[in-house]
Amino acid sequence: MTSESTGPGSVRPGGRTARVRSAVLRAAGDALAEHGLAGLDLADVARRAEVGRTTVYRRWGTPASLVADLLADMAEQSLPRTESGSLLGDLRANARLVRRTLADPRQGALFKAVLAAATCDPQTAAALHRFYEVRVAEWEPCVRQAVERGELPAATDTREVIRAVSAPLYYRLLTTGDPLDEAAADRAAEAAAAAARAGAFVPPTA
Amino acid sequence: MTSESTGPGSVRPGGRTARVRSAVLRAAGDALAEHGLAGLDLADVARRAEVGRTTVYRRWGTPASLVADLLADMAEQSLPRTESGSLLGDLRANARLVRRTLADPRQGALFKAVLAAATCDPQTAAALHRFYEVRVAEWEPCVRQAVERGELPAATDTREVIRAVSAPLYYRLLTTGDPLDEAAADRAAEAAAAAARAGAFVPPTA
DNA sequence: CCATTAATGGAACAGGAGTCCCGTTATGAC
DNA sequence: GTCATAACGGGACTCCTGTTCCATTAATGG
Repeated sequence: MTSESTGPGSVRPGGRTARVRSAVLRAAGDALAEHGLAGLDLADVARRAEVGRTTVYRRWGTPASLVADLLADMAEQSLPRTESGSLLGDLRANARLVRRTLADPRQGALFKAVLAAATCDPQTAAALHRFYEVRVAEWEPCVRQAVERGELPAATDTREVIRAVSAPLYYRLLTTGDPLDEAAADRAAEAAAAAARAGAFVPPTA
Repeated sequence: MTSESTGPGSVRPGGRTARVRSAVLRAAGDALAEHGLAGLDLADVARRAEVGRTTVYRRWGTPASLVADLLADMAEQSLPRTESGSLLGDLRANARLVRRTLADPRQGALFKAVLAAATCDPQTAAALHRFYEVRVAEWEPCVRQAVERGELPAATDTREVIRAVSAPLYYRLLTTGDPLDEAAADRAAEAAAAAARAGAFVPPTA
């Protein structure tokens, strides 16, 4: 154990290896969206990806590890952020983007499955946390601008405002059967903006 | 198929059968809290409950079905609701109760596992929805009273206000590694109250 | 282009999850 | 108390998940 053991795919990451990873991640996403986490069978993923079972077991080993890699891949694909000039406009754009994603049959199911996977394994949870840190950091500037414009209290926890927009949408996705319509997204944005203006996201003086 | 097939436990639900169900549900809760959904092995549950494997497979069949039954059981155990006289006070009490539950190592892990299970199976999801319907209905009156007192707009969607309190806590539980402290609970209550006062939960005139 | 060897994929193997069969236990009706 | 049978529990069996071994393929360095 003089040198850390480098897993398969790290020494020759080009060509075939990259192709295999791509195919497997795509297949894993499909499988998760279709059958959920419980139905995530590595043998099935290998079949879908037209890759040897052995390869999948060797490189990822467990469903949790595969999902963690999938999350790392998802974190890299960032969506463009629009700017509307007003806090409510920006938050609404964010809320609608999140809603569209969660309401989409494939993406919504995928996110549910990924959240489920994160509850089962610490490493997957860490990957999920990174994913949302990236997403929140992308949108946080629009709240910061609102603070600079004087729309919000100076000490506002800007990241928490962004999270407050997503929270009701995710909560609805998981705990009710109600559809995620655009009205829900707009309500989430309005509620977050109103709460922020009222100073609900100003930490109690440290 | 003249009469609907009644599953085991429905004809003689007393004595031993009830004891078995109780022991199995307790064991399932323990297993879920310890290993999460992925580690929920019916054979292991049977061992913990000191019950025959066959019995567990026959009566519940799948992990999802077992979790659904566990949820039905959890929905029956209701927690007492306190009344403080003000909207913010009531919402804060609710937020702190939810926080305590989710921050508790066993209960928190159990809720995460149950949410994960609901993403895998429609029946489990339905049981989860019922569970939260019951919980929301229990607390909704305190918002209704605030409306009657004139603290909130008349057309406020009272149930949505209660959900707005829980949402950020669940969102944090799942998507960040941050601890669920009391400050987070109070902030959730304040944000929901502020948003409600601002009319964010008044449906756009139908 | 050639050589080295990382990475893949098929096949055989092992272990465990889930099912079936049937004898045993104890519930509920009388 | 007694009876009929619902429900339980042990053990054998099957199938499938995950592992190991080794031959084949193709990425990288020269």
